[in-house]
Amino acid sequence: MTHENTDYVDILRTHGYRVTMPRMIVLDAVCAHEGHAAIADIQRLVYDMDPTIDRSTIYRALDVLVEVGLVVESDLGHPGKVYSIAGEANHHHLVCLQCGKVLSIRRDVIMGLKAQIHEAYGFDLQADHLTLNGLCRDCQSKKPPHSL
Amino acid sequence: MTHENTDYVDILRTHGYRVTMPRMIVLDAVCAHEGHAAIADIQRLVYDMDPTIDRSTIYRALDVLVEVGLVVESDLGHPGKVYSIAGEANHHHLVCLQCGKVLSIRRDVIMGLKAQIHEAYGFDLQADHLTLNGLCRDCQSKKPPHSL
DNA sequence: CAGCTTATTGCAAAAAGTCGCAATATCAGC
DNA sequence: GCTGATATTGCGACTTTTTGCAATAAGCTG
Repeated sequence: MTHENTDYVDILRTHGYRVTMPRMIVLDAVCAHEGHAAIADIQRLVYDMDPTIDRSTIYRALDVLVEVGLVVESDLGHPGKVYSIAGEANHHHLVCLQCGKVLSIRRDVIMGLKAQIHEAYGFDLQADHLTLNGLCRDCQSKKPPHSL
Repeated sequence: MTHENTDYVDILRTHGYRVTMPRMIVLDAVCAHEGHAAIADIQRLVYDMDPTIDRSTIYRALDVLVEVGLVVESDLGHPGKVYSIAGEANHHHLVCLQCGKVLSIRRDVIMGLKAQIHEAYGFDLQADHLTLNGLCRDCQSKKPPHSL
């Protein structure tokens, strides 16, 4: 996935951040990885492009990229977080608490909720990339329904 | 001590877990702490009750308590997760990404979403305690480019 | 495009979280 | 109540993530 069409330079600047080599390389790494990239994936890709970039710099770059909305961070349950490009992140995740399976659902599924919350609380839900937990179809049938 | 709620013994057993001292003490610690308890809070409270309980045991106990639904885990943005008692968690959280404010919303707000997801994907959404991010009313109007 | 201001980096060290394993404690069955 | 099977603990070692700080580089100004 490329991000050539995105004005990530402007996005960083308007948020008051500087455009630096490490940040662009980290962004490239997230782009280069299909689907969800774990930290280990990103670190490896970044290292291939520039071995001098430090681990801590990668963490900090990811934080910045997430904050400005270029990258999306998800906690899928298992240790460590995963990252994906915000552009292709117009979907949300259903993570099964039992088997760990990850389903992707269409973005508009939560649009009703977003509107509802905004009306009732004046809160503008960030609807980019949510992670919702529960039980997938298979695990529901395996484990008899115990009140959750 | 929350002897008022004797359900936790049954709940643990029904899920195939044993009822142990460390787990009860960790549960007590989460109970004892008003609102959201950070790991550091829990560790301190647990230590006060029993200094021999290990760090790793606390982490593992929290995992179990979260899995059986007695305790609720939230990622509020800043490093580390926070925990709260599920009993008081007939609500969900809206966390402002800008100012960190935490709003509680009523549980039934997401019931429509739950039904919708179940119909479309057969996924049983765990609707106990969601943490949703976004911008609160104040920060929407302010929207300063860069700060925390 | 040189100089200035300040955000950002790399490093090193600390803190937070995870994991394997022997010892221990829970609980079912007697 | 004992006893045995086994889930759980505490420990230590390990990996992952965060943080403070001096050196560096980005981006403004003229």
